[in-house]
Amino acid sequence: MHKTAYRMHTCGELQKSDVGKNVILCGWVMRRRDHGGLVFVDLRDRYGLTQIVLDPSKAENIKPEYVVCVSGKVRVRPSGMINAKLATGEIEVPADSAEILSESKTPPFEIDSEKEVNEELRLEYRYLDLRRERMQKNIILRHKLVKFVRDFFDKKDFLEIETPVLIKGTPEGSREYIVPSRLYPGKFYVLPQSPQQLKQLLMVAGFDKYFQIVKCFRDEDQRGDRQPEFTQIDIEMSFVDVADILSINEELVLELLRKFAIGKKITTPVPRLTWQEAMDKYGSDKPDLRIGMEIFDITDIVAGSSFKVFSETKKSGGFVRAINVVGGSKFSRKELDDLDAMAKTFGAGGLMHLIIEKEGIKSPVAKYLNEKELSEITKIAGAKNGDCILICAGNFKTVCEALSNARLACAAKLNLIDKNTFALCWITDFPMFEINKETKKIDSCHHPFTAPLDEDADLLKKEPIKARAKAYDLVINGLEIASGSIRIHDSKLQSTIFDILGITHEDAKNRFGHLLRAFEYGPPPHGGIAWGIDRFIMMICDEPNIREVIAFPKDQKAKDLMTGAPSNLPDSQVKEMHIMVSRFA
RNA sequence: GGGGUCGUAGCUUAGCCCGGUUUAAAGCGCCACACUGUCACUGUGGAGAUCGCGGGUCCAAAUCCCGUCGGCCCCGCCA
Repeated sequence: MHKTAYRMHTCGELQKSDVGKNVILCGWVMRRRDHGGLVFVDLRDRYGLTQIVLDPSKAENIKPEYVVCVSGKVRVRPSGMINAKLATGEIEVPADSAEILSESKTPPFEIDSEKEVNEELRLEYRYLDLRRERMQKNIILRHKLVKFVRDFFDKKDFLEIETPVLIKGTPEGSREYIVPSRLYPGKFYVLPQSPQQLKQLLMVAGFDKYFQIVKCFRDEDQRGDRQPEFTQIDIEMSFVDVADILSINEELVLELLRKFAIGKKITTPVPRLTWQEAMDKYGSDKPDLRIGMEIFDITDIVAGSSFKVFSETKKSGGFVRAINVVGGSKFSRKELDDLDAMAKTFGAGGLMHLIIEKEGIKSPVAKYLNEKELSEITKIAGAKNGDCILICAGNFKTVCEALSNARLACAAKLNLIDKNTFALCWITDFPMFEINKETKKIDSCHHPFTAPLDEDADLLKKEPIKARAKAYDLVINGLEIASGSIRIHDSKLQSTIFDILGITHEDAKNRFGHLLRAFEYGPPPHGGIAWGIDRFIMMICDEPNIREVIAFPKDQKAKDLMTGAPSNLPDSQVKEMHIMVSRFA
């Protein structure tokens, strides 16, 4: 006989208006409250909880996490028994029948608990972890958010186009996951770090507005906000310049935040800082604008100081910069030492402090600075009693890194970060190039197809290192959320860039031949951007890492604790791929 | 590749500094019994841990030392 195990309602929907209906509910047993003469069971599915009332004879074997199908007639709870905490708290279902569809072992951790569980265990039993409220909420929000993004672009005439996952390796930037070819001995596909070149080819093809919710892969070490596979909202548009890309993405991010980050403050309008401004003011290209505490420059003020550390800095082309920590005078000696030590890890000589007190300025370096210098510094700092000025001297990069991190550390110590605010900004005009620390050669900051600012075209020949790019990042609360650029569509300009990067004609042909050839056939001006959607969702869910918003994430060593990947394969299978594996005992 | 941190019943932790009243403790969960209105039900009873693993010091090690494995965080790396 066919069982009537088909549910008619979810566990989250029954209301007072459903009283009297015969219903069938299916779900997992969340809790069992056994009173001897009657038994309450909270039945759970992803929609919610419904209280089932059972005669003891029907509840005998029903235990937590069993899958049960219950039929009965919805009734109002007796007066005084309404549970206001439950969406279905006004009603209950007395069970005419309760069929166990599936039994369950006692789970390794409690599903019904907010309490933190060892993450290793959670990942090993991810399917159970995903039953818990926290993960259900995050995964459901993720779906809704991605759906919203698709609808947003669909309304604006964008096409979502799938690009291949097995592609040609073009060694550049991050390490690629490689896939050996069975049909072509010794050859490999790689998994995309991003569909960068493919989406540019889609522009050549005339699909002038493209987006894709797409998996990307990077074989690099993990972080709390980095997984080996992650998802991007990939966007590319033709006949656009920087402003067009920023404006449509700004519209999207604001709509998303308003819809999904309910009750949070959003700082609008969204400021646009050039890279230079961001570095000067915050020492970082991803500043957290929930914090003030801007950096100021005192290089010239102390250029003539008797304090050599300061005066020599100017001579050697460096900078002396500082932040004013409001209320920083309460820092202990140890806290100041820690800040100093941290600055040293970024290559700074140290972090000097001036503590502003009623009686005057207390500082180990005060005696080296004359009154005029001190008063000018406190004036430019806007420092008052109880503040602490932190000063760093060194080259541009060192000073920026040291002060940027000091700024964040001080804000955290003094609890200055408003958790209920989303502070957005665009960072634009990134440098085109940087000097590679190891090879000392010129590298692209973004990628070699990034267009320079129109006004910097001349610099490419004279001083390429000073050229700025049509590249931009969307930053929220100090996290890089999206990054993109306008691309080069002019082959002469592209050759110039390759020359600067030391990429020979031959090299370029080998690696990017497909793109360069395509660009011989009428490439439109185009540009785009890619969002790290995991990070964005993590921020909206107020989670500390992206694993909390990914159904089946890898651990920090890129292992899948649930399935055991990566794993050995049978020798025969490996052999077929024409690769040799060294297996040292 | 480097630095930090954590590892004690099924889970979450205490104990570790300062070795010995520890038969390794508690809450949750689990098992059994009782209970007709609970909703984190309650009450009574019970089972459950060679303290990540290996070695060392000591009369004595969860506790001190060395090594090792694993998780997490950070640096490097991530065009």
